[in-house]
Amino acid sequence: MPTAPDKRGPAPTLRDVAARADVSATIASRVLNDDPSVRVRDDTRARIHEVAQALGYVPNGLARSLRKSRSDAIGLVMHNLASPLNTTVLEGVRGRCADAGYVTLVADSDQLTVDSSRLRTFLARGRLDGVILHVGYGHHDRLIEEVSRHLPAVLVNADLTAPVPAVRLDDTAAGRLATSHLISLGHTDICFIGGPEGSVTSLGRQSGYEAALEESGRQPRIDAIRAGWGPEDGEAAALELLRRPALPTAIVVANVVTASGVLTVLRSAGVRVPDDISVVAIHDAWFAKHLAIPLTTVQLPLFELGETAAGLLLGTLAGKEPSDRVLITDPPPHLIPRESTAAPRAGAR
Amino acid sequence: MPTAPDKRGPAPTLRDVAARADVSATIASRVLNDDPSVRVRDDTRARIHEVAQALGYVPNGLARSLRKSRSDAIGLVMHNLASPLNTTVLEGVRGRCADAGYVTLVADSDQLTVDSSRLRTFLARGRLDGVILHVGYGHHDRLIEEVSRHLPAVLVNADLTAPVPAVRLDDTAAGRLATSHLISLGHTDICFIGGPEGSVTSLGRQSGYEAALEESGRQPRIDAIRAGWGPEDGEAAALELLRRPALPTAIVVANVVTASGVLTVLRSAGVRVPDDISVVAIHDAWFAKHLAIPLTTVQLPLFELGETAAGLLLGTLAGKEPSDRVLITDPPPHLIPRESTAAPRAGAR
DNA sequence: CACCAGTGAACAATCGATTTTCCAGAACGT
DNA sequence: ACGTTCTGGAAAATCGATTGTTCACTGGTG
Repeated sequence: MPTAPDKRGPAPTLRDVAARADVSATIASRVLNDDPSVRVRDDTRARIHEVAQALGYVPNGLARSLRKSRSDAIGLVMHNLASPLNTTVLEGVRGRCADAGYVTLVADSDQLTVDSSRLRTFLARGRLDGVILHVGYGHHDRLIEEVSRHLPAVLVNADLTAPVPAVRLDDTAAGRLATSHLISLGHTDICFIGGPEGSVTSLGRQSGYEAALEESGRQPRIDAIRAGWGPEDGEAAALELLRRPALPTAIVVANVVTASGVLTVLRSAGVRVPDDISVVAIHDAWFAKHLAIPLTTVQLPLFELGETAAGLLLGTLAGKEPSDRVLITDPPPHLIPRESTAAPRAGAR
Repeated sequence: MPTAPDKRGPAPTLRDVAARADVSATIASRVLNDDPSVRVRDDTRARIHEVAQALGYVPNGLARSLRKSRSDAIGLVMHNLASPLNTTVLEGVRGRCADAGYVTLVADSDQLTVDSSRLRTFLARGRLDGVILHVGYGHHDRLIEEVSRHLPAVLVNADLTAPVPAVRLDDTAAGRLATSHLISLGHTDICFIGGPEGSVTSLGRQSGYEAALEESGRQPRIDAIRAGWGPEDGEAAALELLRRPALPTAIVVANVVTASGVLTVLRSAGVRVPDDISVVAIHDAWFAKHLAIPLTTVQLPLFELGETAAGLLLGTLAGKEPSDRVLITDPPPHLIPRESTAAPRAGAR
């Protein structure tokens, strides 16, 4: 193992390597980058590699990027990193980018929205080749516009009014699958607990819910509550439900995190799941089986969502003409039955 | 609102601004950076700002960083981003860095370990001013060494043998608090379910557990099981416990995620918590109250852990001499009582 | 002997901003 | 009239790597 160069003191540059190997920087650069268009003697080539190794030479990414005007870095603007659902998307993005030799810079959409100087720092030209925006619902139009004005961008699960390529999950199919699972168990009185107002993903899931009900044909009642994406939103929605004179026999919750809150409130109210009421949620996550009751879920390909978004962006950077919208249908939504769903009790109303 | 410059076509450079404002690049740079050491007429100054605004000038971060040889970016190498505990640390790091005008680059420790070319890309000189390493337990010595050879680094919750400044939580105090909570409820037969072998955080929590038992003086039995950090590790540990002829009356679990699995297995085995057995876990998280039973936890300042690590690194970058180790004692570990702990049943053995 | 091709490598421009050094003209004092 | 001090600003070097162009040899040919 070669002696480690001291951390203090300037790091060796290409010129240092060139000087020690007694060649020009040109040759050193070309040899170290395996430029096929250059002819060098084998011993020269070997000497250069040796010196680079001995000196512990690492090329300066800044200088290289500046010259080539590409940084091999993409930005990921994400809202609510605390949600495991979102980190799954992040992993997908990161995986694909890493495979392509790109590094990923993560920023928080709220911080960026609040403080425009941070947006500046983040966007500082040259640092990023492109951006993936996963900013949740609403109020981020200016951010999207600002970013996409400067850089190639791809939207994830966001509003489609923006003139920016977007990638989405098949929310409608997910909503439909969750609902038809309940219908096939015999439920007809099914409530939908959605996400926040204006969320396109929630609306998509709700339209799947409605479609499934309509297709079932048994005079179903459409019954949707608007909530939010957090566990406390689920708690609030469940409390609202409990204030009604009669409960539905089943609930579709648009999000597994929200559903956590729903289950906990039902438990403390003495409502038994699935005996008194069935619950199914959209999205799977590690904690679904550890909740108040192991929760039946519809798994959506979040990792692939991230991968696809990254792939789209990388394709654009490589010069391909991007499709405007991509709907991820493979793999399709997948039902994971656990203990929170069952047939309605005979005689339940 | 000024017309947006087209995304296509080269972005304006400082020279473009200077030319349009009829000054030299020197002056343009100084004016736009508010350099106090330069004297310019007010109208010149105004003109430069106007032109920059009109052109939508954004300085090139690469060029600037290259010249100043600092990138205002720090790297965060993190293992298991899927854990909400770790994303909390991440948020702390990011918050502190953003306040100081730094952006954060996130990488996955496993990927970096597996593929050294990715390590190269990540470290590419100049791109990063420093690195925070939150790599979990074991097997990352080479990574730590490699990184810290090139850049100022700070370790989070990691092994202390490395000659690198490190920040840790007060694991001992947390283990002690969890255990003495159980002792004060009247438990004497308390089992400890730890993390993976070689994890310093787990060892710290265990030593707190042992200390509390010893201090209680009532001839306690020390009884530790080694598990891991995942929910499935908790499941395995609980199954092991169930194979015993007799259960302890209480369990301290070193991690709330692991505890999720423990609770779920106990539930499906028909063991009632807290009637038959009490469970307390270290670390709080949003899902703790939504588990099979709302879980009593010991909250540790994870966000502050991230902030402190970032602060230490930023201090080093600012030229301060770093302390070797920092133990975070403020805020101290905090018990959050929920429903999973109670006094042992009279007559329980 | 002059010419040409091929080999192996160096020169110099460039990416875009920062920064050290330097300078022309105006104002001022004696 | 002459040196001095401000004012306002420009020239050029620099950060480190990449890359299109050019150049000095050597050996073989006509």
